[in-house]
Amino acid sequence: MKGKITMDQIITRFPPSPTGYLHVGGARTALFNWLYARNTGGKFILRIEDTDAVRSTQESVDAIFESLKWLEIDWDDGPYFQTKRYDLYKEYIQNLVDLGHAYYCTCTPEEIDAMREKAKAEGGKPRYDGRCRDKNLPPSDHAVVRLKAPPSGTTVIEDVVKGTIVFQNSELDDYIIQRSDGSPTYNLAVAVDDITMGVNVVLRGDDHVNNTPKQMMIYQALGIDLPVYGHLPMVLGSDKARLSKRHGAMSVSEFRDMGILPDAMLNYLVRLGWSFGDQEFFTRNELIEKFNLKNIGRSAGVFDQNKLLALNGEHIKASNPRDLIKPLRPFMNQRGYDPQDLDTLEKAIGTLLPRSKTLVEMAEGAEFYFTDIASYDEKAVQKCFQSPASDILGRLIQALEPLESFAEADLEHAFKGVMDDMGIGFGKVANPVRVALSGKNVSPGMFEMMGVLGKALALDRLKRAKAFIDAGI
RNA sequence: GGUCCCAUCGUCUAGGGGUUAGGACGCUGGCCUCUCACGCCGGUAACAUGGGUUCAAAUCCCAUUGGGAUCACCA
Repeated sequence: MKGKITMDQIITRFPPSPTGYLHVGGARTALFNWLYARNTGGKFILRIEDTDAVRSTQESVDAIFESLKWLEIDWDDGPYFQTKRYDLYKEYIQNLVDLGHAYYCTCTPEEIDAMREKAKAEGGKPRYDGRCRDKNLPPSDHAVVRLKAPPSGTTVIEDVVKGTIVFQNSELDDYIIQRSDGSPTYNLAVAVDDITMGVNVVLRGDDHVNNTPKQMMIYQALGIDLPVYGHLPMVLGSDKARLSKRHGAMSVSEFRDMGILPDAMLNYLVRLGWSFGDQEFFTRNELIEKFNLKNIGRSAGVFDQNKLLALNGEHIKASNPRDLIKPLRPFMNQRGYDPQDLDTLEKAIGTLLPRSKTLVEMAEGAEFYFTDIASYDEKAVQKCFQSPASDILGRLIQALEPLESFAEADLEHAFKGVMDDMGIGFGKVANPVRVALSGKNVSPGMFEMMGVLGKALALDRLKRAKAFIDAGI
């Protein structure tokens, strides 16, 4: 433990178990805890729950760190690893035994199974019957340690999101806190960690509701104040079933690879289960400022990728082009180009801001600015390189050639001249030019594009297009 | 099955005794327009059901139904 715990400081934590990548549900849990800590000026702890030796992997640990870093969810303390804290757990377990709140149990798994079968057959609940509870057994090789659960009464969670939840203690049995190999079980480790780390607000998925009374019993046995609990509703797939692979993308890294902005991801995730009136769009700072526990919803939500994409488009639109250069870079590289002229790149991004829902789309849309046009889109050729196109391009080249500036007003003047000479509208001129410059019939605005390309490149492409058309005739 | 949780448009949600039940995504009609977008204006679509309480219920209570979670020497 570092530092002293001040009771008025909120301390939250995110405790993933490293048995896979970070999925969106986990990311949302992390986000809520992080936001609450940031909102209150509290502390956010990262703890890796790696006590499952079989399923925990270093790759998963790395993947979780990487995803959190990408989301820019930073932690003030940790990462702690439970496997490095076994001495501490042992100490607490011993203490519970000494206090008479836990005991050694030598029942074999077979005996336990028989117990459960018998209980079931009699219509009762499959649970441990407490036969070692009062035997006062000493530690031995294959003994486990069980917590003495109160046999009657109730355990009540005052849940900040769900309200009061009451459990009958008669439903709970003396659960194992130390395995026969001496390792601590999940509920023990969590309680000890939360206690020793000073965690006073626990926000977690509501799949943990049934664990909560078990952990509360440890606090109560030790006479320690309970943290505030809040159980977040689950994130579901489109069929309202728990999110899984068949629902498509669900890991945070997949969304990164789709060209989602971290801030958009956060914005989407937080709105899935939290609201602030009618507001849909939030910057990261707004989220920190406005987040609260009060507005967390109680019902599970379906993950809607469409809405994420729409929100991502809004975040892109609201971005400063300069800030997009870095995140966009890998997507451009993936397409095989790597612009070095940052001013031009910034301008190019500016033209694509309102027409990109993802960075993938943006990298695709920006490609023609920085790479030669290998071939013209076939449909665009058929539609826009017909009859007067060559003539139009020829006249425009002549009008453009003497220009010193490619400012919008000058370009407009040049276009106007061609339109007047030929007695045609802007559209007639613009369409062949668009294909000549971008290779496609979908592009940013004419003058925007020419401004980014610059005179030399633009003229070169117009000439090449004219030659292409003339050769085809 | 036991226990626990949940229930407003297809989806995310606002509203929480008296509202034309609001917004967003999606879908859709139109406007703008050099293409595609963006933007703007409009449309579509919801209080799960049944009982109470009340002058009045989407809102409070109960039940039903439906969905989800969990019942390990996993976390």
